[in-house]
Amino acid sequence: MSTAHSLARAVACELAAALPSEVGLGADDIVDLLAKPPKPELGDVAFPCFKLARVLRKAPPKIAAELVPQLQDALSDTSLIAKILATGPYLNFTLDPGRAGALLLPALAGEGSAIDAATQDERLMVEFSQPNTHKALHVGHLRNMCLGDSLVRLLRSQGYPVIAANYFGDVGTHIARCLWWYLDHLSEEQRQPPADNRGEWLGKIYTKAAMALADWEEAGKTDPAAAKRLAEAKARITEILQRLEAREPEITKVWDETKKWSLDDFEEIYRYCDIHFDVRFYESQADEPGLEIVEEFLQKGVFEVSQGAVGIFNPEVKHMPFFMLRKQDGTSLYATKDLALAKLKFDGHNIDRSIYVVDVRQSDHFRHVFLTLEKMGFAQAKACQHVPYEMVELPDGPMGARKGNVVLFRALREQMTARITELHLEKFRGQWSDAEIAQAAHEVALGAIKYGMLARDVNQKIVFDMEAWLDVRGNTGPYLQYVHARACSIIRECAQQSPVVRVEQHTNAAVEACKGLTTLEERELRNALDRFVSTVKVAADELRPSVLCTYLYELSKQFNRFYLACKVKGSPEPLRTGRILLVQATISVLAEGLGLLGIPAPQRM
RNA sequence: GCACCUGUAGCUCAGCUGGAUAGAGCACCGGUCUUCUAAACCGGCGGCCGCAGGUUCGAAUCCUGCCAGGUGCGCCA
Repeated sequence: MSTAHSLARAVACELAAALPSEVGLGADDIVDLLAKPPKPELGDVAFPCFKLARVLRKAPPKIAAELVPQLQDALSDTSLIAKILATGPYLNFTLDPGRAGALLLPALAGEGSAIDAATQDERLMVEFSQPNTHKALHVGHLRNMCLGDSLVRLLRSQGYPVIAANYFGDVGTHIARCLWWYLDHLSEEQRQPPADNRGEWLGKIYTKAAMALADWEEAGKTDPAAAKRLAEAKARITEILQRLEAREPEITKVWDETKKWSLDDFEEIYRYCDIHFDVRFYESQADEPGLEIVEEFLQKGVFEVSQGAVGIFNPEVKHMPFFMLRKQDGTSLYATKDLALAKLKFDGHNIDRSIYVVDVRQSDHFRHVFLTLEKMGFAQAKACQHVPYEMVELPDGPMGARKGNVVLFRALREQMTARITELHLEKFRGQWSDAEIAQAAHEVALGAIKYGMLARDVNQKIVFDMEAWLDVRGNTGPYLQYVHARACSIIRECAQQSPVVRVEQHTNAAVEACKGLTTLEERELRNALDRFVSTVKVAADELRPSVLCTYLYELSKQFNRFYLACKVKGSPEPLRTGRILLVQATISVLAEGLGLLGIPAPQRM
């Protein structure tokens, strides 16, 4: 935290110098202790005296009361702290609006990032999305995409070199099932894909296959004919799978073609969502290398044979110590490929830390993977991290093809865009071009979807209720975007009235401009802005974008209060310039904060 | 059975490295647009923070036990 514009840090530095030496607290300790007073009337920054009680051997309220005159004497004339008030066990500081504003606001309002993190040496890879080809993307996949993408952005903001990686599931029984239905149950004509969204179209074929199998499974319990049909289907699927694994030319051609439909569709969706990958891995690449690894470490005695299968015994996972890596029939598993993938990451991309964004149900799996990699001798294994997140469900329970309640991504996108356009953008028709309206609808829809996916903490389930998601009032992405658009509008309007001058940090002009920012709304907005940089750091360190969501929502709420209470346009100078600084700082922080969530910040909406 | 997660307002959730009267959104009731975007703002209603113990000057927050729900647990991915 080397932020040259943090009010909290500046206050902490002053306190570290001014507090009696026996207290023994440095600026770093004090920054962590500083809090927000429950009511802004009390002050801008609070310092709790509980920690001093032990050293000074007095009751905290007494310490607070006694420190007031001491601090007042010790602080310089140019101190940021204008007023000190002891309230019970707390010292509450009110900052000098001119000096505080001049320190913080021009630095945020200016061009470039508000975060000045040093470049980190540790090279990271974040693996996320991992969709299966031949299946359609639904709202469940969306959570993973949004989370992974935001983590990439957050970690990069902290100076880490980050490789964003995807890992496509292009082999396995689900492919065989899809191709079974595609080849055996569709006519030549029915096998012709549509012009667009071919991946989704293919996914629906997979769903048909999965549902048919489930139905026959159910019916087969009582109906011998259905049981026979099921057995035949299973045999056929196994045959397809074996031919796929043997890379027989005829079936491989179908596989390549259909796979491309899925991949093209995924890429279109990633573009729409502004999600980017530096590296793309495929399960089909990890298949054989995985089996080679198994053989190698079986020879080395790290892996062992158990009931005909090969695996490793990890007693650290008490309830299920055996981790299978090769089936009895000699074929590979998900786990087998994960070992090969890890080797590919470590050796091929020279990374120090590998982050896996995968749902919480895989927690045991990844414990095993990391333990196994460690025993195989990979130094990076200790720095592997699984980011488990809870599932997305629907009001009637978990999504499932059998239940037929899957909400596909494209349906959500279309409904969201239509609703936003109809409710909020039609009023601009004629005034804006159709393309501009479509662009705004796209950006706001993305805001609603991504914020909805990120605002909840990772260990909470998300219950996806379409109607609730289409409501873009209150604590939603569009609320934050709206604040950004309104703030931009203020600047446009002000610039039309008279030039908006640029004010530099720490200058007399800045102090003069900020002197008048004394109302509750102005002070609270400024204080909220001051928390941005430290909040981003917490969100990145804890791999929790939801922390940033909560912050940005509070900031936005604060801005709306300011917006109503304090007119910018038409205010007398230098107050106008001061308020413009507040507005510009809010624009910068919101744009950067939303950017870290992968959400666009429209200039108008 | 074992492991992990969750339980806070009618609903959906913040807050959890202990600290000032427990906060939002939605829903419901009532106010605010001739001046910078009402996708907004303000007020009201609404809480044994799952239950019971313990630690502490102080517990929604830490510890223990219990209850309820979810998820995972060898040849699927």
